[in-house]
Amino acid sequence: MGSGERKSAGKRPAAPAGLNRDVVLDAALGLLDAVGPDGFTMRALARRLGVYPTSIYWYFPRKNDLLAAVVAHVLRDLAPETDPRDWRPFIAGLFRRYREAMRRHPHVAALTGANLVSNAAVDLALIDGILAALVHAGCPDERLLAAFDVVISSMAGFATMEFAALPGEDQSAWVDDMRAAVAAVDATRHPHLHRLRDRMANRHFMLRWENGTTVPLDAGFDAHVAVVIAGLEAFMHHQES
Amino acid sequence: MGSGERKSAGKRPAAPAGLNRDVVLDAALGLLDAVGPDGFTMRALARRLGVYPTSIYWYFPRKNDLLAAVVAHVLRDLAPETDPRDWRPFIAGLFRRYREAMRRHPHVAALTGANLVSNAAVDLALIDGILAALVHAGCPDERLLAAFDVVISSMAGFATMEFAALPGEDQSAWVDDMRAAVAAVDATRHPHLHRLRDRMANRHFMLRWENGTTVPLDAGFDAHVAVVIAGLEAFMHHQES
DNA sequence: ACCTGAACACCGTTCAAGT
DNA sequence: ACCTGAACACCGTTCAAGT
Repeated sequence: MGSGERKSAGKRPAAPAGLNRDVVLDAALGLLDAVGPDGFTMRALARRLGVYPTSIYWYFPRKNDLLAAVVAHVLRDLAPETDPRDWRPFIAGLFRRYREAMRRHPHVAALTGANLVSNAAVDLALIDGILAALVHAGCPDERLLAAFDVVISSMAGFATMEFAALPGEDQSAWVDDMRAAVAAVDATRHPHLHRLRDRMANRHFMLRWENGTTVPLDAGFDAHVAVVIAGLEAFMHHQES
Repeated sequence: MGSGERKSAGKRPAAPAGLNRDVVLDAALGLLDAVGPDGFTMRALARRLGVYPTSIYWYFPRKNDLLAAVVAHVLRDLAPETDPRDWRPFIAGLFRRYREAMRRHPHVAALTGANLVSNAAVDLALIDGILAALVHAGCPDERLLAAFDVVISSMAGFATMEFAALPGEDQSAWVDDMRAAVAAVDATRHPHLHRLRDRMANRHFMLRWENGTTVPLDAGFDAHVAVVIAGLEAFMHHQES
C-alpha cells in the first residue's frame, strides 16, 4: 500500500543522475540514522545524493511520503519464522524483532507509533499472523480484535519509548536538572522513590537522560513481554464479560 | 524540574505587552490544539499573542523548551485520588486519566512517548505512587523496577498510538489507498484478515485512516488495562526467575 | 522520463537597540 | 526587565525550462 508510487513499467533509459526510488530511500535512511529527524532535510538529502533538492520530488511527492517509505522499509519482515499456532513464541518473537528494528534505527522510533502514516508501512502478512496466533490461542471471537489492539500497541509502545529521542544538543543543562531532581527527592514525601532513586537514575522511564541506544532496558522489556503474554492468556480465557 | 525557568522572584512591574510565562503557555497549548505540531510555529504563536516572535524567547529560550512545558502542563495531576495500596484501581485509574488527557489534547500525543524531554514533565509524586502501588501489590524488590517500566510504557503506549497524528491535509489519496488495500485482502494468503477486514477497517490499529478523536478504541483500551493488570499480577507472583 | 535552476513563502534563532 | 526590529541562515515546495 505504498504511496508516492510511479507507474512507469516501461524501460528506463539509465537516468542521467543515476537516481531511482531505492537509491533515494537508502540515502534517506542513512541520513536519518546520521542526523535524526530534526536534521533530516530534503536539501541535506539532496546534498548527500549530489543532486538538486527538487530532483527528489520526482520519486517522492512530499517529504512525509519519503519518511513513510523509510519507516516501511525499516519495519519490513517483522513476522517471526515460528508458526503462529505456537502463539507464545510468536508474540515474544514479534516483540523482540520490532525492538531490534528500532535498535538498529533508533531515530525512526519517533516516526512510528505517534504517526498514523506509518500504519501503511506494516504488511498484511503480519496482521494475519497476529490474528492467527490469537485464534490458535483460543481467543473468543468477540475479544479477538481488542486483543489484537493490545498486541499492536504493546509491540510498538515499549520500543518507541525505550528509544525516545533526546533533546537538542545542549543536553548538559537538562541533564544537570534531571540529576539534581533525582538527588533531591524528599524522603518523607516520596519514600519509595527516595529509597530507589540511585537504582532508577538514568536506568528507568521518566528518570532517564539517555535512551535505549546507550542504556538498554532489557529487564523492563523482558518483563513487558511476560506481562502481555500472561495478561492476554487471562483476558482471552476469563469467563465473565 | 522545569527548564527555561526565570529566577526573578522580585516584584514584576506589569510588563508593557502583558506577556508572562503562563500567558505564553496557554496560548501555546491553544495553538497546538488548533493547528497541530506541523503548524505550531513561534511566529504563529507570536501572531496569536500580538507580539514579535522574538518576545517569546524571553520566557522560553528554545521552541523545544516551550513544547516540553506544554506537555508538562497537559500531563499534570495524573495520579488518581484512590489509595495506591489498592493497586488495581490505582493503575486502572492512572491509565484512564492519561488517556483522557490525550483525548483532550490529541496533538500532544505526538510529543510524548517518542520524546525524552517529556520525561521531565511528569511529577515525582506520580512515580512514587506507582512504586507504592506495586510494593503494596506484593511485588518482590528485584522485579519492582522492571514492573515500573511496564506500567509507564503501557500507560503511554496505548494512548499515544490511539491518538497518533494523521498525515497532511491531502488525506484523500492515502485514505483511498487504505480502503483499497483492505478491500483487496487475499482470502487464501490472509484468511483471518480476510474474514475480519470489514470489522477491522478504520476501527483497529494498522488499518485506520482516522484516529481516536473520531474513532475511539474503547474495547481495545479496556482490554489493554485488563491485560496489563492481570499480567503484572502473574509477573509479580510467579515463582521461577 | 528525469533533472536543473530560479523563485516563493516561509522557518528558528541571534543580536543590538529601545524603554 | 521586557520587548522591538532587523537580519542570518536556513526550510519545503512550485513551476518553467532543459535534455
